[in-house]
Amino acid sequence: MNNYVKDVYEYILCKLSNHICDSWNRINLKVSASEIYRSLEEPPLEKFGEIALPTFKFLKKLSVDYNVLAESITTQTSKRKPEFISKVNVVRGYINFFINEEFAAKHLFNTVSNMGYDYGFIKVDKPLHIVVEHTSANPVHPLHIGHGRNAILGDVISRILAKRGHSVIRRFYVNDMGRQVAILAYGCLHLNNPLPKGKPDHFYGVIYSITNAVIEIDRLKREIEELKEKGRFEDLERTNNELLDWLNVLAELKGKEPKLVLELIEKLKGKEHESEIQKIMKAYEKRSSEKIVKIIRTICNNIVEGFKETLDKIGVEFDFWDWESDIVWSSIISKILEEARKSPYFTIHKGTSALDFSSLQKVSEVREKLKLPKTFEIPPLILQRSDGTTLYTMRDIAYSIIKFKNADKVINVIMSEQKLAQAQLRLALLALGYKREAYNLIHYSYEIVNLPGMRMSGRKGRFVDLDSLIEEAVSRAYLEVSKRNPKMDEEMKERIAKTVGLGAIRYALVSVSASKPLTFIWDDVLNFERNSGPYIQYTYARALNILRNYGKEVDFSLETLDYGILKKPIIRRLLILLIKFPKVFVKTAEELKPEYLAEYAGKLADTFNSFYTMEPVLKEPVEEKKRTKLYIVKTVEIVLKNILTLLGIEAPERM
RNA sequence: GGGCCCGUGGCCUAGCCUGGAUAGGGCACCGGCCUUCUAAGCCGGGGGUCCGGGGUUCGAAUCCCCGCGGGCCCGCCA
Repeated sequence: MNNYVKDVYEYILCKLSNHICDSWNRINLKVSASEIYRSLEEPPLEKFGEIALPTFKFLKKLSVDYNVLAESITTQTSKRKPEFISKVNVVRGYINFFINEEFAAKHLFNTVSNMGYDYGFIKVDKPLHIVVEHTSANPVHPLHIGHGRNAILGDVISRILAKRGHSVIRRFYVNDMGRQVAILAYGCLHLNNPLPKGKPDHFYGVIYSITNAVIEIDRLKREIEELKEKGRFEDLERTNNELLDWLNVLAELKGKEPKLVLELIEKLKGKEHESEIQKIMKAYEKRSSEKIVKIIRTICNNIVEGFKETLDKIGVEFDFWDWESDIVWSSIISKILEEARKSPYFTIHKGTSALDFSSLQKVSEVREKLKLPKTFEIPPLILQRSDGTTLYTMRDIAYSIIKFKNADKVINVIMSEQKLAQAQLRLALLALGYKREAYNLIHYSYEIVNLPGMRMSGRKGRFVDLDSLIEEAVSRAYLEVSKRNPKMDEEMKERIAKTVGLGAIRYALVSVSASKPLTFIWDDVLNFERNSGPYIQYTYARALNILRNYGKEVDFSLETLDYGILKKPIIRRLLILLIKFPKVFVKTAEELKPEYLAEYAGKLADTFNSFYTMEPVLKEPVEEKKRTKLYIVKTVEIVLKNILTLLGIEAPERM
């Protein structure tokens, strides 16, 4: 067979819809095949078969008795014997269908034999150029698990979209113009711009945290004085608590870096932090001080190198590293400001230029297309400070336009608390006449990662950094590997430990819906048992092991197979799962929900592991049965490998 | 004050958009299975007001309304 169907399950659903449609038409019931197709669902229990048609909505619509509907199908099915259905049963308002195993298996094996490791990767008809911007952490401290969630999500959706046939570009936005970078530079300047020791993001991260804490403490102390003077005691308690929290932060830092903390406290004493920081920011933006430009660029470059090292460890790569400063220093900002002034939505808000969305956001088409909150009033967007320097959103508008240069669609992977800002960005683009950009900018939002009982905070230096997480994951995996394979050589052990540790992290971060807040618990993230990355990897290694021991290539020739054993429940279950993989992939890619893949992989692994204990493959005495089983095993191996590839998890040769 | 997200056995989670049959899993707990392709596994067991209350429906974890609890956002911060 040279012809093959890429999606066997889909093929069966279509054929079945037509069959039902035809059966009903014969007794003059007019329902379209597509309406039937849409009603088909999966029964909750195995004894109900694989495909179910609830008849409830048709009873009313056709004003016909349930028995008439059911009987027409059972009669037609037994008369015409469609090859893809083996059984129909009618239960409590449902018409249930059992897929013919032989039909499914023949098509599946033929498809897999043709597609190999492309099985399941159904391509879109019209591939797009898609930009995925993700991670984009401020270059002031090491990446933590929050960034890890962002990076893994961004990376995985990029991989999925690419396999779906799109061309994907991954970009990292280096936010070097923000206040946080200025604070770090401020600290470094007072330490006489030290050379980084160790990993640069960690080195600078400490300086940043201390400097920031000192500044916050001084600010809060001043605020408390003012509140006391004004007699606003109701605000005093809150501010006091905030101060205490920052004092704790500083104490925590002092525990780790006593010398540095004391030095910075000493050097920053009595300084006007705020105006100094403003000066740094302005100097950097206007490039008025060569020294500042050089220092900030050097610091950020070093930190970005640190990011790259970390991201490289978890297999995350970027095509472009876009520096915010490059955008500001280019002519694009002034061009956009000019466009803004010509825009009908331009306004002067509190003495500076802004965009006013009050009329625009009332257009319901705009609300819908930009996915704005239904009734929320979006405030005017201020474009620049009164001193003429740019604001973040202004730079973000420019960056968005740049990202759209050769792209049909841009996906920003950004945490959910930026939802309003992202909605504002889309509105701004529309207001400036960038309609295509506004309508095709997608905010892929995810919830934050918390520590148990504590909010993770980069600014407060309270976080589990990715490097430690990776190290811990790999060392835990190493213990497991050596326990199980005491005789294995050291190099192999370490390689497997790395594969397993990283697999655990990736799977843990991607298997929970992005919309759910994630509480970071070491033992959960580094779980190596069921429902984990290592579990999927282990299952893969087991399947591969059978194929390795078999010693020959599985050729998928459809002669000399035993289709009878496909009736065994465990094998049947595997077969049905395997034909569903293309559908799962398409759904995952269309909805950008990698957790679907994780869930499917878990189910497939469970089923395969049961099969593994119940149905020995290589010891199967009957050659035809053995071949059939081997085809199933080979297909499982391919599907698991394909899923691991999509999730960016390495598929280990052995474990 | 307004907006967004989340709430499912002790803990974590799927299902919710697109209503359908006995709410799937995992961790932890209890009991079995390694002379047979890797026990990171398999088989079995106990444990549930799907946050609460109304409504729509033949039918609600799912849709609508009103609450409750948790998180986040509403800056000339980023």
